[in-house]
Amino acid sequence: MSVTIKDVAKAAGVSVATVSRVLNGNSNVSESATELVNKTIKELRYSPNSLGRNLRKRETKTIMVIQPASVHSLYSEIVAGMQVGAHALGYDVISMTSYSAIEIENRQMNMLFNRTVDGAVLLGTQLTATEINKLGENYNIALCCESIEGANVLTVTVDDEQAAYDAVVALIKKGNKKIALISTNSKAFSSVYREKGYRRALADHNIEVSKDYIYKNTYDLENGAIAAEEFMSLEDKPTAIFAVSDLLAASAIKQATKMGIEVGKDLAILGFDNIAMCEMFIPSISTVSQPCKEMGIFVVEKIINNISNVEKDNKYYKMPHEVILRESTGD
Amino acid sequence: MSVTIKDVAKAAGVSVATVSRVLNGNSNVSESATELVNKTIKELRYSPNSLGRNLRKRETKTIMVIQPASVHSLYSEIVAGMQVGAHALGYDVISMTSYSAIEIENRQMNMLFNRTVDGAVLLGTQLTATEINKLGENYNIALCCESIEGANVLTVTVDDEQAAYDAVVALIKKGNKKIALISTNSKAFSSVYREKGYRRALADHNIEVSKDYIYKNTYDLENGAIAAEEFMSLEDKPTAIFAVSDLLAASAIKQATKMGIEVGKDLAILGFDNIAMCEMFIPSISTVSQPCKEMGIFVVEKIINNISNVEKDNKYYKMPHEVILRESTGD
DNA sequence: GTGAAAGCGCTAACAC
DNA sequence: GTGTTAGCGCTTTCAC
Repeated sequence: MSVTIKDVAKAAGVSVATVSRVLNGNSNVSESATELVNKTIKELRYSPNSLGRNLRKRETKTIMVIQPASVHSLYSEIVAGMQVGAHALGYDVISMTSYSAIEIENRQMNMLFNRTVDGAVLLGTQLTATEINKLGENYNIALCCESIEGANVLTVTVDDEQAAYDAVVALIKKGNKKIALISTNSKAFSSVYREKGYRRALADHNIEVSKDYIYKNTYDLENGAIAAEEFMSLEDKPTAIFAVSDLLAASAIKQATKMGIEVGKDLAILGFDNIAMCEMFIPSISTVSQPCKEMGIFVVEKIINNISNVEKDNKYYKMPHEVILRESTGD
Repeated sequence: MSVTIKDVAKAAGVSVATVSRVLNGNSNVSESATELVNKTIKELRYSPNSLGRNLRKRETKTIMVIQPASVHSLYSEIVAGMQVGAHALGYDVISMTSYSAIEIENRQMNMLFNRTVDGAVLLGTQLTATEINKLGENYNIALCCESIEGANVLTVTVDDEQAAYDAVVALIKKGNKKIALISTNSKAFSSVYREKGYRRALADHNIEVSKDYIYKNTYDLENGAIAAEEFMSLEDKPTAIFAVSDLLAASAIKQATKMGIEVGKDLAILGFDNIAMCEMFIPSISTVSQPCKEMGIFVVEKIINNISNVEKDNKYYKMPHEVILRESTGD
């Protein structure tokens, strides 16, 4: 049913080796043979079976990326960057969503183990540092966006602590002294570091951290609203809120608006990630942007390098962030 | 370097056939042998090479899905549904984004031709009906979300015409008679059908279609704002706007708000797709929802059926839609 | 119940 | 410049 290299060879009256050679733009094949083979390939609508080829070459030229979520996230931009970087180097990118479920992630990681792909980039993972490190010994993996403490594999993120610091300083510079934080209890280090940055910014400006001004729960949307409600019900209301994600910020904005508070005037809210929605939202959301596309290109170039080289680059790279001020902080 | 079935066989003192048999939970293998092999597999941390297996079995148990976009879309929900349906049937789903670029889509379709995947689900494609039909002869493909006129392959969408009709009728029932339309010039049939539904709804209620009330351009965000600006600058302003996508609706809402118009009160706006942002937006956006998850599950079950059966089901299935009224229509 | 061996489609020595 | 052939890792028929 499916046409193979043998069929092409027979039809063209040459050996499979010759067909393979023209297929791979290889070495010396006479012009006439090349032409003939190409013509036959077209006629027979032949497409080389990549299973055979990959099996033989022991490589697939494919990188897998596992994202924990696919809605309202910055991941798609990173994947877009990865695709650009990968294509430029002759690689393909296939992406999958784990929904932060360990059993799904394991199933997907299996594509790495069974040699369906040459490498995996994890944009957030349920795996522990120990597991990651063990995998790193045998496979090419990289972390992007979300680091793991103790993981000794190629990692690319922004400097979350510094980025949060810069964001909070921006709020302080606008005259805010009462700045609340919406964070998470997640083990994800990005949120841990963002909280650290928040605390350092306050400390550096001699502002005491108030327990009332810190709300921590999950990344779930509603927590932004709950936090905003709590903050704005306080006797001593904050004048600004820093949320460790844009989604939490949006939810907080929505709740504050519902309570009759004019966000951007009575209350400044600043998020993190610069997801696509930020610009569109009413009011548009101030935030910290990560260079997603660049991160994607960078991590894929690095991992492809690791795939082809014996010595692995397991460094931790930090990419530059940017604080973007929009309507939600009155800009 | 990589451990193979041979290594396992040797270590366990059995033949590769036996290892293969326990691997596949196959036929008759003695309990003792099974145990021994499993133990060895664990010890050697063996993972079967899927290239070898797939080559031999001539199947990959993998479905590819190509989405035109990955940001702010309903596609991720469909892919999520596909994954659920696929996993239940022992298949994996890999997804890729074409960014509506034909050369990227072609590159991605190549994974179908070179047998990296067993089938492809296209959520919007740049291919023509002729091309689709030709492909359909040799490969398992399905269209989901976006139909193509004249395409004779498995297709799953909502009834766009009827859905738009229902949406516009909902606006009419709320007392609106001056209803504008934001649509696109795209060849995508969903938007063509949605416009048809709009026209039929007006006609059925003896409302004349006004040329001034129709704005058509691309799906690009800014067109929602441009349309809203034009509409609301008219002498005879519409009281409602139906947009063929939520993104256009959101952009229109943003512009109207900027013009001092209270959306939901002075002006009703209704979108299409029920993307995740709708609920979060201020005001929350009324829309037409597609049963994304169900569509994903359904299409993947159908295409897997096509893969395993000789006779292909190339029918066009229409899934039920739902009009969801929220704040942007004053609900 | 188990093993030997052919072969999936391809590439890359090796020989000429 | 071209062909022959081994073999990538696996499954499966066919013997036994």
